[in-house]
Amino acid sequence: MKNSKPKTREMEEKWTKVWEEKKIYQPDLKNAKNPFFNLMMFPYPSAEGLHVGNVYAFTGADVYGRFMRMNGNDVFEPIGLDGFGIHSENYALKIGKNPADQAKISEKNFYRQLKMIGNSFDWAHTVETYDPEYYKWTQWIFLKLFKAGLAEKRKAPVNWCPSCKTVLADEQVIQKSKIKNKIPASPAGRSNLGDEENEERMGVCERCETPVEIKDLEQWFFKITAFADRLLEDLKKIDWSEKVITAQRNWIGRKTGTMLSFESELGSPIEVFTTRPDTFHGVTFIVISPYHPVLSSVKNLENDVLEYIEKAKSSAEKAKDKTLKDEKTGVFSGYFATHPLSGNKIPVWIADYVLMDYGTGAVMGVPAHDSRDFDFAKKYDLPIVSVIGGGKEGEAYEGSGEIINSSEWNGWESPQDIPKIIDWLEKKGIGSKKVSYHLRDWLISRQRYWGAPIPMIFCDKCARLPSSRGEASGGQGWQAVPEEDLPVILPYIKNFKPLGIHSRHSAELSRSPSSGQAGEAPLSQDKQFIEAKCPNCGGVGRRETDVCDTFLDSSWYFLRYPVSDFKYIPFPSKNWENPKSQIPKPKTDREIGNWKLEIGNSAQRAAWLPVHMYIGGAEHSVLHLLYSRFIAKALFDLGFLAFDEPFSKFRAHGLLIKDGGKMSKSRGNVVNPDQYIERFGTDALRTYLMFLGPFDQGGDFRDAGIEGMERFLRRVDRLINYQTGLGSDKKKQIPSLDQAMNKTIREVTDDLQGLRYNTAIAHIMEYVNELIREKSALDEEYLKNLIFLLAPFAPFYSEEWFQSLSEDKSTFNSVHLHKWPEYDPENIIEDIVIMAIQVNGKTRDILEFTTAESKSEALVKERALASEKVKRHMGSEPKKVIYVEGKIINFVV
RNA sequence: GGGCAAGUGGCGGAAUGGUAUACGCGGUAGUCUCAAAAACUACUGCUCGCUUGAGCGUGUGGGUUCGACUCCCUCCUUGCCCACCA
Repeated sequence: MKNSKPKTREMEEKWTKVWEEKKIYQPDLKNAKNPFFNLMMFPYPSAEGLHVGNVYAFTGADVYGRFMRMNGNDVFEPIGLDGFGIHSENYALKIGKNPADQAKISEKNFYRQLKMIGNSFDWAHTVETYDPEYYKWTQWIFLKLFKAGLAEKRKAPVNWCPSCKTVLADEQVIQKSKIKNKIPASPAGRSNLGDEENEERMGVCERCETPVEIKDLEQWFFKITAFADRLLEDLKKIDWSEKVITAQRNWIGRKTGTMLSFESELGSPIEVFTTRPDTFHGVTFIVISPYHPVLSSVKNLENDVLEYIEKAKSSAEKAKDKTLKDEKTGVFSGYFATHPLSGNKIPVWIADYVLMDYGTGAVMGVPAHDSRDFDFAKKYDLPIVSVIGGGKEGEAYEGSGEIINSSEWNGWESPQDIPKIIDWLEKKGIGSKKVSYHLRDWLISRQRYWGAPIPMIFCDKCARLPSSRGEASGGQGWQAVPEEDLPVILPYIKNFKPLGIHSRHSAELSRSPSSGQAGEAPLSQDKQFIEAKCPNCGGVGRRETDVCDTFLDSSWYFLRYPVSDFKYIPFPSKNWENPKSQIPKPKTDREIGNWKLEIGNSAQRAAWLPVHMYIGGAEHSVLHLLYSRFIAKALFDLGFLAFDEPFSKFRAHGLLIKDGGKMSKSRGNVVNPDQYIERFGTDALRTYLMFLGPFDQGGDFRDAGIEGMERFLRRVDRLINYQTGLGSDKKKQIPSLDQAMNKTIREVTDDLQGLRYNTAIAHIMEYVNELIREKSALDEEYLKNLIFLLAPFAPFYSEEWFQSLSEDKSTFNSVHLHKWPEYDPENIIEDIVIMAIQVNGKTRDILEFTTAESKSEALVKERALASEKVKRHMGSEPKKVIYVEGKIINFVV
């Protein structure tokens, strides 16, 4: 047999070219009748090229898109690159190239690979987040949010990565377990106690795994918390994978609790938030965070207290200090608070297990009913008062029970009576109901180079003007760049390395609204960039040098796809070294307004949004998907979008692993799709990826498996070639194949709707086996429908086969624009029914009946009881007979 | 510690109250061939048995049911996400 591999690639290239010429994957965005926006998460272009995990995700999304297209939809399936951001920048740093130069190389390589994977991408509508024509709108969104009061710069304790030299959003800090002195687990697994004791957790940077530090820095925030309730509530109106909905709900973390106030010697009352007001009488101490604001106003703290606060504020130090581990540490402040109910003096402690950015930064210590407070009380010998009955000695009891030791509340039940207790507290004016969230504001500024510059100008003169919004500092110092000046071009600079933290006092460029520490972005070295006229007073201003978080880039890219043909700088002519000379400024406000007009108000364009189907990884459950929802809601409120949920339907795919383990560079088991495409062909790779497991659960990539798939496609190829060689006069219909065909169409159609690709392929294989079993010439319909069912998975082969069966070779009609096959329900009904004969629920025989026979219980019973195999197990007459038509008959003896 | 998945042959996995192991991989034997590859055919959960056949079998232990991989409860294990969230 001839070597068919190069031929496969040849065929793939041939059809790629034809499809491109005939524009079969380019819907008419203005006049489409049934718009269907089939979106997949665009990749960040890493230098290594496309990962087979990307191919897995994209193929799964494309199969759905192709299925929808064949079902009469005008499917729009765009792709682009999420090229801005730390990931690309770090790689550029590593190899000593400017990220802008590297971006051009990666872009070329990625688009080359993305063109090979057989997806029905519309190549006329790509976006790249680092394209000035793209980030112009990223900046525009920033401005719109700023003007709406949804963006502000403020000082806050933030996560600082000393290696990447930038701040990180909370979501970008991952908790890493570090096992030290690891004791190998015994086969029985009894030594897990030992492992736990040696475990240490710390927050590390998601990119470089360096332990993060907490710093007080000036940063830009988006007020996503203002949308917390809507982000939670609107989860009800979208059709998303349940686990992603759950993840978002947990991340928003809405909790109803009680706010309680304790008078204290520290100068001001201490407010605490609790979900357990029923344990109020059990409070024996108060703990506040080292960051608690009350501490800055207290003058005479002892030295050891000040020392503790200092130490606790450096979490990097904690990570280094092995003795600290998970054990709670704290220090007595030297001051007391008063319990509002008993009037008792209770000590105020300072401890780093209390988080400043959740609740109020202070908690009431109830050691009897909270394990953390219990640990703390044990260590520092604080009193423990039990107020809920039912607990055990020696541990905190967090369960339900009768309330005790609580004067008027004695005899009430926890947790049922908590609402009653809240009422009681509210009436007495001691506490109030309060909703608290886990979600925090989105930190969007980064002290890095490779991102969209934040389009703001600081003006010293205007800073002295009173602010209408009443900000604490800065007055009207921050002025928005006028929209007609967008984009604020990211200049090409030689030294783009992160600079880290500097002290404003020593820097010559010091014009910051406040003194003290600040992260310094690489752009601060470019004096030309910084110089700017104040948009408000026309005086000397200074540009913001921080850039946007890359999650802002990706929070709106799907809005850009349908209008990316509005670019006025064609992609190949991009000139990074001197971009300003290439980009004409928009002439009027109307030109900028186009975007708004086209996305928000044009009926034609609006039809493409919100996105009909979005497929991507579950790892973006909280980051990207939550931010995108927030941006959509903000733009909706501002009147720019006609919808406030960006993705009507979202499905998460599973994780692709290799030989039982996660693919990673360190394991050296990352699969490069290029080699597999070269060796087996795109169709074999695609079909295998879709076959190796349930798409929503992922699966295990094995080389042996893809060989089997290549074999399958060759079997089909031989079948079709053999049949076309037979001539048309001998073709015939076979009743059993009619049935198989109709049944297969039904099963595959159902499976594709539910993204059950692995079983869809299994059904196609069964059908193929039946066709091959039949040696005679087959009716063309059997083959054509087989090709249609395979088309979403194996687009190249399918086109080849379909064209070879086509009578009219003069005009090209792509199989991918052909109507999806329909099945005849009448032709699915089997004329032979196989029934299991059971005795006491155990199958003892299997009998065949005609469909008519199987409907008669008496007849089935008679034949079943006549069976020798059944008789052997039936001591006596059956006490009971269960008959399920067409399935089983069960005799109970 | 919390949340969410999941645990089925030698392997990837089917089956969501009614024939457990579809489909594929791997394996064994055979056909073809000088030979190999490819292709094709048959067999392939375990144990006992010459066979007819019998028993066992979906992580563990219980429950519901005529009947449970499937539903309920207990425990164990693995993966993913989150985590000193008061």
